[in-house]
Amino acid sequence: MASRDALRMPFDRSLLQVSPIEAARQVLGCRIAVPAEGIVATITEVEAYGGPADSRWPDPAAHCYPGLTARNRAMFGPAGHWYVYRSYGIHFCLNVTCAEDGEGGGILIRSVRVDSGADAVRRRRGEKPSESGLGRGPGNVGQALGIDLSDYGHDALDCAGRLFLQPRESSLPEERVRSGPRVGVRRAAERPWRLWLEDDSVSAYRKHKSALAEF
DNA sequence: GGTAAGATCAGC
DNA sequence: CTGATCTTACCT
Repeated sequence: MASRDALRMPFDRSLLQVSPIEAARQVLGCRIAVPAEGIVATITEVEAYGGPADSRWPDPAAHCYPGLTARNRAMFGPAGHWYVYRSYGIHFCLNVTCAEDGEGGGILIRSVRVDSGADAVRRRRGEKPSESGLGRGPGNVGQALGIDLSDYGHDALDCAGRLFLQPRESSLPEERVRSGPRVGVRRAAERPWRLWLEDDSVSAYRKHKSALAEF
């Protein structure tokens, strides 16, 4: 009898060669596996980020907005790779790249539900967080999955990688999908490019201290 | 070369 | 509300 894993297909890269908001929908509800640590986590909250002013999806809030730089180069490469950045000098945040090769775009993984490997996650997160809080918030996702810059740019669809994206085993539960403004961004603050699964534990919405309306 | 803000979080 | 902590972007 074939195991579940043997039957599982790799994630189809073409699903991510689309606009950030469409790619965000493809990634929501999928799983991230870290096989060496026995960790499997379901993605419960994401945010879409676009590209420079002259791109198909101009996004003043995105790291891609200034154009290609050393930091954001992964997001200008092919879809389905990890883009990792250091946030506030402290946290490592995880994104999946999207759009066509040469275009800037990414999906920030804001929250995950830890399905297995909670013991491994707690070695980094400690005993304080509740079970539902283990992967709530982008900084905590990074710590839960042990993300750092050594993951930068790696193929997120490679099942032999340290961590990789798995396709959903069933279709996205549309009735549970919610959307709203992205958290903590100053520019394009009204754009509803944050998606999450209702009834799962996700991060709290926080308006940027001086959020600007889009114009 | 200096500096302020930032796709955050935990602890008062 | 604030401090932690450091990279990036932008100014002189």
